[in-house]
Amino acid sequence: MTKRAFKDAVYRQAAWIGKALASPKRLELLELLAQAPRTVEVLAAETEATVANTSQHLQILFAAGLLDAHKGGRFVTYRLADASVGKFLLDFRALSEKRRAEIDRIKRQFFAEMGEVEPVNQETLLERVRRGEALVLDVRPAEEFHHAHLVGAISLPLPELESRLSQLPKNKEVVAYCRGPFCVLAAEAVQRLRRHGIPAYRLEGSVYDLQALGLPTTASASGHPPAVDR
Amino acid sequence: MTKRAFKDAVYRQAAWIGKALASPKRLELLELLAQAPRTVEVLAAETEATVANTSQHLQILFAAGLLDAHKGGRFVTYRLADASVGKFLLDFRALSEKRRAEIDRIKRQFFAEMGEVEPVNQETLLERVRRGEALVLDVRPAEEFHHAHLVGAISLPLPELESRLSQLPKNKEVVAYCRGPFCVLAAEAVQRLRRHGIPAYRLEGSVYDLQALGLPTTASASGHPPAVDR
DNA sequence: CAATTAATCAATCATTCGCTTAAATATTAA
DNA sequence: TTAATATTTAAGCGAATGATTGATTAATTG
Repeated sequence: MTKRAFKDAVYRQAAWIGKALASPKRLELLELLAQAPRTVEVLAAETEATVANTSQHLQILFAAGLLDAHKGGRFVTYRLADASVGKFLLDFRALSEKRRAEIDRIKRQFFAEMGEVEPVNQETLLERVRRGEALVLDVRPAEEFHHAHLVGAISLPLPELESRLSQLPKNKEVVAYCRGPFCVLAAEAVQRLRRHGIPAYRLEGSVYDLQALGLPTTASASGHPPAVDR
Repeated sequence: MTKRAFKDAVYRQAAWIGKALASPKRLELLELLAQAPRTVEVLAAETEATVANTSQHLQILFAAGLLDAHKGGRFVTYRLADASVGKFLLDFRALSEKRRAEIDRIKRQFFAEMGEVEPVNQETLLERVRRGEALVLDVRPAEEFHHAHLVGAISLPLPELESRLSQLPKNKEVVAYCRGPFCVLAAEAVQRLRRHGIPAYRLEGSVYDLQALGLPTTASASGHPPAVDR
């Protein structure tokens, strides 16, 4: 093996990971799977793609080594291969947001259109959460909450929001989070809570972002459920 | 903007970074640039590609936001856009090595073919370096050494190795490092040092890997030169 | 066993990619 | 100004990609 053949071989291997990250749909799939394992059907529905297409993308991610697949009955459940993939995805997203300023523009535009009030400074919001001054809502589907969530957060999936409004304590500021800065669930929750006169704010980070910022979670490591949850 | 349009737009942006990482040649260029800025010509020579092809790859990396370009005279010098890109590359390489076992196989085969003795445990090697028990050689080109290097390391570029052998202290173990685990310079240095009867070992990590492991370097942050060097 | 369901596979097609060769641009040196 | 040098641009080509559609496989249910 020549030096050139060695370098070509090694970088060709690494490029498999790059190729896996080179498609918008695949990145969306990865971010969903970072929250909790899912079946092909569910992933296809959530990303608004056909099942066949989603299956193909999942196979590319699997071939790259980023996913594990497990067949149970008629369903194939895909999940991140290990916690290091989840951790890497946080780094990848951070780099994307830092180096592609366009992302910030798109976010601003979208959330402004949603009628979001001047986005509260995330730092001060975090500080209130740390001090327990705000009621923290996890508005993702219950299964994702179960997989990993912020300690002290209440699970209130979006479809149940209105029907469970009365259970919320009065006169307490509410902070909602979902899957991360590219997820719209929390923004929609805030919109609907405000319609009912509740002072609500959106926290941008996912459980794993917040965990990395030092907030206590039920997950011991990014991407995989904690022992206590099993 | 619908929710779908939002997600599509955001992930399309992030996928630019993925696309940049999806080519073996581009990954090789990035790892070279992580050591020091370079011109197109030099990069083409080092990656054994045509200048036109290299220029095209560099433009893709630039468009993705990973590189800065600076024109001085007739030369265009490319460099990593900022230190966060260098840091990310370490994470990307780590994930690649972890999730694509084939890389380890290729490395073992190549270095075995080079006649490398049973690869010394990197941990024990590092410990000897930390304790100052070994003479640490930086066998990269002088310019890269100047850009950032391990504190205490001696610059001994490969082409000068034989001619400067006599300057090495006798009876001291030698440890050589270069650009990282995919770089062959240190392995070749070790090979040649051993031919001259010098007990030499290869350290896998780059300056930035070693910095992340806590070894003192002249670089304050990954990928960009330290203030002290300017 | 037949029908249903989840997922994959196969064929197709327009698009993009990686690379080559050759021409064009821009800057410096003679 | 001409020549030389560094880089980019343009055109072209085979291979790979992303998506669609329809068929196929495998497991479950009636």
